[in-house]
Amino acid sequence: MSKIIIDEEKIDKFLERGVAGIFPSKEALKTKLMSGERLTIYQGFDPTGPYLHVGHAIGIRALKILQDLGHEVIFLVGDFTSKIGDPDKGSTRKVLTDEEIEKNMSNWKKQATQLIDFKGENAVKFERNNKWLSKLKLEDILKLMSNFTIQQILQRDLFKKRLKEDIPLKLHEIIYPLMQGYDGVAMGVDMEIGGADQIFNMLVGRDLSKIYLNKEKFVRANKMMDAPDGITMSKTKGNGINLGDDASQMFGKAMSYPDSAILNGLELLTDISMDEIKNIETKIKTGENPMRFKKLMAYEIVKSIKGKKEASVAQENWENTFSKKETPENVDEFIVESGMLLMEALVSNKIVSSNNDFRRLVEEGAITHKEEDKKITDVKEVVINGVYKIGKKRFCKIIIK
RNA sequence: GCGUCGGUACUCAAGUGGUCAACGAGGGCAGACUGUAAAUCUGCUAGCUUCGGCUUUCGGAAGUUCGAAUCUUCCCCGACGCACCA
Repeated sequence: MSKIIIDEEKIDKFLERGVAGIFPSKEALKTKLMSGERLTIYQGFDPTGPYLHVGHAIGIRALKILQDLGHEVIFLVGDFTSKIGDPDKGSTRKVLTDEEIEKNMSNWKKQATQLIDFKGENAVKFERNNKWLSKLKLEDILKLMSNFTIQQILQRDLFKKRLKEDIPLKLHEIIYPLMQGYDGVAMGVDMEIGGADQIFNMLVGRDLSKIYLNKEKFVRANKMMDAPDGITMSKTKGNGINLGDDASQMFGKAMSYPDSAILNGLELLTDISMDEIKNIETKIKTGENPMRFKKLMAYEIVKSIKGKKEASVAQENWENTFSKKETPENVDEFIVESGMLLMEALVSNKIVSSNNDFRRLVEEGAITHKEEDKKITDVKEVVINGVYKIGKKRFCKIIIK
């Protein structure tokens, strides 16, 4: 049993920074955290994809604070719930197969290890909710369901929206919040952490904890990593930072965030002090070039995940590539037969998707040979040794066999 | 089971016998401009091409037709409504 540390500064940080809401109240939770009692806290993550991303990192960072304070922290993988899928705005989610879930999960622990400790004296526990949810009988489920009315469940904005817009809403989707809430009951937790989009689900869990365990479950909702103007980072945008990315990729993706995400990113994903962030806000408002601060954000994000050294390298790399337009390090290398057409070489190595794609790029003047500083204009060009640049971001090094 | 409406490229979504590789929007890619971006403007976005064209696509299969994404038949899938549940 590890010792509980009562560090008011850290506790305040946990209660203030990146917080979208605390239930039942910030004050109540503070009293609890100051009491010296060892609490059990968890956040659930549905393995719907192979990577954890920075959105997850926000929660994990919060968990880390609690781990450092000596509390019992559980990293819960929603392997069962992901089979149902947290309802989405547009439609019922695709059901994942067991294989997909296993595959997605396989790297999560490793990725999360970058931010949180699964080893040591006060190790974070890695759990999966399949352990208890798969054992529920219909009887149990009915009992669970009987605690809520349809009216209550339909309070969820998402459900309202789906109904209003006549988008099918299946029965199993509306019990998702109950299952999530049951996780807290099964683990007997004192607190749940989750994204602001999870508030409804987490509050349902609060009710369940009261009903089943007669226990107050605290809820801390994290701010989401969206830019204030609504431009989000996401998989579809291609600029979502995955915890599985290497440092350079992370840096690049962070730099492609809109300016409006800088302050949010600094608050949620770095350890830059809030005073400093306020400062930066003023500076940007008074017309200072935001790029400097975006670089700071990118650096700090990478640092918090990969460490100082890798962050510096990533920054240098990025500056060389984009500011000075040099060739980055670690360019992918491809060995090709001599006499091969450049087109064949690039297509067969899947650097460009088809011959037509290649033709288009040549017409657009998007391909250059770096060493010779020559723009490729002939579709039938034969490959030569060296680095080719395709567009702004793609590089490949060709080595003739 | 009956009925109605649907299934179109990465996504959304037009098209309802030829002018359709298929409008438009989003996304993506590229170029210009910048502070990497974002915003903006421009072009591209099925495959193959000797750049003349050729080939394959509109849930699936078969058919009608000189010609089909568009019509017919059967099948598969979805939504909605109704009925049934002895």
